[in-house]
Order: sequence, then structure tokens, then C-alpha cells
Amino acid sequence: MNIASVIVDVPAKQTDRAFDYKIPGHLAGVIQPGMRVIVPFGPRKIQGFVTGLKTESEFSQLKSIAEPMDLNPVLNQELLSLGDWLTEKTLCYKISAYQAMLPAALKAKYEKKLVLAEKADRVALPEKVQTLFENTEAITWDEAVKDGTLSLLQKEATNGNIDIIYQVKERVKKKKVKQVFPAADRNGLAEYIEKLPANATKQKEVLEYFLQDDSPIEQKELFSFLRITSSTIKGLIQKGLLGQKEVEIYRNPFGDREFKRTEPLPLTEEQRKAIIPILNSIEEKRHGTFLLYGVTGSGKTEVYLQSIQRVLQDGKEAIVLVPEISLTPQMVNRFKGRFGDQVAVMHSGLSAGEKYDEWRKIQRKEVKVVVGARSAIFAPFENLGIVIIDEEHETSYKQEENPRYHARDVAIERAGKYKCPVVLGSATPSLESFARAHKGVYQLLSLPKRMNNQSLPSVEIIDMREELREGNRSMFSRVLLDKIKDRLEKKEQIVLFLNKRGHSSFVMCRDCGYVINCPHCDISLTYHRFNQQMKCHYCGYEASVPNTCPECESEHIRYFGTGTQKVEEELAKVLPEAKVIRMDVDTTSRKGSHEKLLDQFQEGHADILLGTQMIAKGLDFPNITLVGVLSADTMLHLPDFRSSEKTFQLLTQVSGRAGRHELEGEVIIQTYTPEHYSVELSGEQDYDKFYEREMMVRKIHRYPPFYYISLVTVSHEELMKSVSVTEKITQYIQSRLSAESIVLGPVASPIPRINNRYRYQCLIKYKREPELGRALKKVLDNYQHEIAAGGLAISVDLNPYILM
DNA sequence: CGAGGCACGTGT
DNA sequence: CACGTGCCTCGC
Repeated sequence: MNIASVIVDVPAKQTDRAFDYKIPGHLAGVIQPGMRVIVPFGPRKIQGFVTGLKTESEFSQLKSIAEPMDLNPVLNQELLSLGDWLTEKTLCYKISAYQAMLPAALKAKYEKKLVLAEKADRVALPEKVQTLFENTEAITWDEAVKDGTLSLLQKEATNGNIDIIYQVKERVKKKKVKQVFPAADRNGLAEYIEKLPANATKQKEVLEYFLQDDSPIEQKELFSFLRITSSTIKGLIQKGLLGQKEVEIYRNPFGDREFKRTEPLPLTEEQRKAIIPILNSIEEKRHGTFLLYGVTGSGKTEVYLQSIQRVLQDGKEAIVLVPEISLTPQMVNRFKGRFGDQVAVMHSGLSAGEKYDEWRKIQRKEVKVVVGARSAIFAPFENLGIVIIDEEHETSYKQEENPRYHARDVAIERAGKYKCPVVLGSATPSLESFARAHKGVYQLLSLPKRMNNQSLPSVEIIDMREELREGNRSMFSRVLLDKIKDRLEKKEQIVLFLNKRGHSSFVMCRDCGYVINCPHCDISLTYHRFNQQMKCHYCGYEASVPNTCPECESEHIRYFGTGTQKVEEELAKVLPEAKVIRMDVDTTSRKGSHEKLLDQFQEGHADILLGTQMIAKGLDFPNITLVGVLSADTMLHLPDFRSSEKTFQLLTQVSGRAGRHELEGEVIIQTYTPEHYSVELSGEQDYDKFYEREMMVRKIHRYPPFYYISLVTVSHEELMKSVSVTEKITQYIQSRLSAESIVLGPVASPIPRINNRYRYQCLIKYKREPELGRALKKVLDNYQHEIAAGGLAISVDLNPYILM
């Protein structure tokens, strides 16, 4: 086994296969599959993943592995083969698959440097080069480019006087602290204290401290505790009384926050019925996928917790996926509260270093449970006992860049190997999952009632057209405003929901109707009050609002569409006495601000919580008795076959925020399309009826779950090029598929231009096409050249969630 | 992806 | 015929 197969860190078609390397003698036995290594590749050195070991290679002139990057493999055998599976299912490169499974901190960084060659004769070099290397061993390539000496240096490089070296660097270092400990025993210390000169008070204090407690202590801590500096320690170290060592520590994103320990709650009869099949599956070591369908507040989390408990009893591990966890601190609390420090948390709010540390806790088997967002599905457990996906219908489980995987699919694949259950939980399951549950592919478990038999909040739908007709032009209907006032008086809390951040969604001239668009993208600019600028949410273009219409020079420029910022201003005008907390991407971007705002609200420092999507999930405050949805239609008219589903889910979820405890809850939904079934049925909170209606629509239009869909998006700077390439792709795909499949295209993408690139699409609807993957791969291969050159971009998404 | 090779073109 | 520019191919 002196040869290693290595997947190199070059995302390209030609390198998407294993390269063989010799394992040098001194690394024999060290190199194992799943390790990262540094290998020479062409003229440079790059990172690679060892995928296997062997004794022979077809290739005769093997190079040697330069050095290992890990002491232990970062990918176990199961994850390595999961990488193969991912590659096949999403048509991505192997290297992309591996990288997606690891924290970003493990992705290599490269640096190119210039150093004087050993044989170089310093004095014979051009003066300029001599001065460059006067005070330094090496200069980076970037530096050389910047001060324009590159061509000169390159010449010397060809002469052999300068070497170009390639370095692979780690992104994040393990965090270490210096610790101090006594090097002598108690008697030795005591003896020495006697001998110290009388004025050495500080040294004496230190030794006396260690006499009390001889365990190692962090140097910094000792400094502040005894009010000393490093010089005191230094003296004692020199005398051989103290020792110093570096210890690896974990960054702790949760600081010293304490989690109140909780005990398993007694289950209701319904919960018991739901959990039994899951427990059976765990005990019988049988893989199965369960759909836990339960209204908000029906106690799904307790079912998760007790299932995990059962898994831990067997010494196995659990993965819990939650949508963007930083958004649901309450959820983290529940898991940490039940399982304490056996829990690792992985979410986007953590820094790269913190994520890496959490990941290492899993790798070193220091935790048994991981709670995290999408990518936590790749947690390097080796004895997985259960996977739980909460809010199963959330679209954030689908990655929208390569590899375009869905965490649900990965979960089922992994659980299949470990013969353990997957539990999908939701109050409003995705149609796909619910349909599968009906077909018996998943096992349906229902929790139809709220705990403590609380009634669901009453929902009232307000037709905003009616309001307008009767002269109310404000964004609050009279009913909503009255109820807000009522709650303010009663000192109860209110949640207002609007699915749009910023101030206004577009800027329009009232005289000629001209809407100001982004010059690079075919999309309107959004007005941001903060700096009086209009911004493109796709390419980042910014411009100030013009004084006159660029089209007709009229001065009647107005802002249309309402965002959270504008609502906040309006609230201040109408209800100046109300204290409002606004929560959206803009107010929660700073680390920890999300939690801080929620805490403030919970502690009653505000009457109204106003926010976007992010307040729809997980909030569970007893004092909320009124939820207002300011505009239910914002999502409804998006060009997406799932827009009804998303609207229904969102409205139902938001409604669930009201009246979860003793106080009764009320929900007001304002809309311009009260007759739409997704609005109407969310008012009745009738998922089953919605499911039936929506399934009919999907069937007629041949969308999932009746058909699978795949989407090819082509983009190029030239419109005609995009169209013609898409045309060819469409024809080719059509020719490879059966007559039952539908290939639509070329059609312009719903956003036909982003960043000056024209975007065209080909949409494929099919029931069974085993050849489709191969055909799409062929397409990518065929255009590989033009893609690599950067002119053309083709994205292939098998089962897309966003059709834009 | 990034480098070196090489087929051209330009200027001497 | 030397050298620069852009495309192509190769990498174990």
C-alpha cells in the first residue's frame, strides 16, 4: 500500500478523477484514505484528498506526496463514498463534493512566493533585485505584481537565480492558550518560598497560589488574578519552578451562558402514538423515513428529544437539522438544555474558526448530538442513530450552488447506510413529502392537536381593496389598527409580519409610469431610506434617487411597495406611544443582535415586534396575542410554481405565533387577493384541504410531486449566444429523452439579465428518465471549453427550488 | 485552476 | 530572426 489515489483541488472536468502518488517511506502507514495531503501537481503544489491506497498504478512515473495535512482523516469511509453519491446526484466535481462536506476552514489557501535560489550569487544580481531581497527572505507574488518588478524577477527565475515556491496554507489555526504549571512539588515550592528575598513579593504570591492549587492555569487568568505580568512568571520559569505549555482550546460561541437542564416531559397520548414507530425503528435498526405532521405547538420537539434520548442510550449519535439555526435560539436552548455539552451547534452565525471547533468536537467524538443548518447533515459521525429535519418544508435545505444537494436526500442516503430512521417534522409539509407519506414511501405520524388543548388562534382575513374603496389608504386596516390599540392598552404583545425588508421595493415616476431599473440587471432598484440610495439586490449596483424622471423629466417621483423600514416609520406616526422592535436582515446582521432583540421583546421592553421571514419561526412567547400579516400577497405572484405553497406555509407559520399559552390568540391577515385558496385556507388553517387543492394544480400543470423537474440555466454576455446555446441544449436533451417527458425552452429566465449577462433556461419535466443525468453531464462536458474560458456559464439543477 | 508550450504576429 | 500575445493542453 505505497500508492495513494488523490482527488486534487482543481475543479475542472479534466481533473475530476483520482491521480496516483507514491507514499514516501517516512509516511508509510501515516497516509490514510480521507486525509488531506499536499501534492505536487504540474509545476505547483496543491491540496488533495486521499481516496484510497493501493500497491500498483497504471501510471509509471509517479510523484510523491509532499506532506500530509492531517493527523487523522477528515473524511471517513462513509463520507468518502457519500461524496461519490453526491457527485453523481448533483453532477458536481468530486472535489466540490468533499469540500461541501467539511467546514470552510479546511479549504486550502494558496500562496505564491519568490525566494532567492541557493546557488544565486547575490552580488551579480541586478541592483533592484538585490534591494528587494535585502531585508527579507521571500516576497509574495502579489507584492511583486504591485510594485511592477515582476518581469525583472521572472527573468531571474529563468536564469535560476530566483525560485518560485507554492505554499498551501491552512485557513484557520487551532486556537491555543499558554498555561503555567508548577514544575516542582509542594515541598520544593514551600522550600523555595522561604529562600526568596523579602522584596520578591509577587513571585512569592505566585508560588503560594500554586501551593493551594497545583493544577495548570491559563497564563492570562493568572495575570489578572494575581495582578502580575509576564516578567514575574519568566523569572520563576528560569529558576525551573514553573513550566509553560500550549494547550489547544475551543472557541466557545455560547460563552459562559448557562443552559437550564430539562428533564423529559410526560408525553401526551398523541405524542406517544407518534414516537412508538420511531423508537421501534431505532430498536430494530431498521431504516425508515417518518413524516411527523403536527400543527404548531403540538409538541414535535419533545418527540425529537425523546427519540434522540433513545438513540444516545445505544451509544449512537444524532443529527438535528433546523432552518438557519441562528434564527431559532429557542431551539438551541431546548437541545442544550436536555443534552448539555453533548451538543455541538453549527450555524451560519458562527465564525469560520468557531464552526471548525464545533466540527472538531464531532470528529473527536466529544459530542453525540449536532444541531445545525443544512451542511450539518455531513457531520462526521460514525455511528449515526437518527436524523431529524425540523420544518422539513423549508427551502433553505436546498443548496443553491454546487453541489446543489437537498439535505433531505442526503439524510435519507446516510440513514440508509446506518440503518436508522429519518424524522421529517412540519406543520405544513412540502407537497412532495406529504405525497410520499400518502403513497407509503414515508410513514405518516400525526400530532393534530395543540398541547394543553389550546385552541388555534382565530384568523380574520381583511380585503385591502375594500379598505381602499372606503378611503383607508394606510397600510393598516381599521380592524388591525383597532386591535393593536386594544393590545397596547392591555399590555399584551403584538407581532407584525411583512415579507419585505428595506423601505420601498421600487421607485416609479407617477406621470409616465417609468420604473427605475438596474442598468446591469433586468430588475427594479430598491429604495433604501438609510442613505437615500437605490440598490440592486442582485448585483449590488447603487445609485441615488434622481430628482426628475429620466424618461419624462417630471418631478413626481414616488416610492412604491412597502418594506419593514417604512412600516416602522408609519407606526411611529400613527401610534407614537408604541415601542417597536424591528427585526430583519438589516437590524440583525451583527453577531448576537438577533438574540438580543428577541430577549428585549421577551422581557417586555417593546409592544410590537415587526419583522420579515425570520420572525415566522420558533418564536414562542406567552404574551403574544395578536399577529398581523400586513400583506399576504408579496410571495404569491412570484414566477414560481411553489409560490402558493410557500404563501400558505408562511401564513400558517406566522399565525402559529399567536396565543401559544394561556392567553387566546388572534391573527389578522391583510391581502389584496382574499379569494386565493392559499390565503383563504391558511385562514382556516386547513393544511389537508390546501394539499388537495394544490395537488390538483400541480397535476394539471405537470409539476412535482407528479413530475420531477430539472433546470438548465445558460448565461452569457451576448443575448444571441445565450439563446442559441440554450436552443441546442434543449434540442439535444429532447432527443435523448422519452416522449412522455416535456422539455421546455429556450425561455428567458424570470430575471432575464443579471450583471450584464443574459440568462436563458431549459426546463425538463419527467417521470422516469434514467438517462437524464448522463445527458446533462454530456451537455456540461460539451461546453466545458467555453465555460472554463469564462464566457459561458451553465448551471444544471436536478430538482431546483428556485426557478430564477 | 494555472503554467508552460507553441502558434502566430510584429518589429528589426 | 528575437520577442510578445493569446489559446491549448496537461497535470499522477
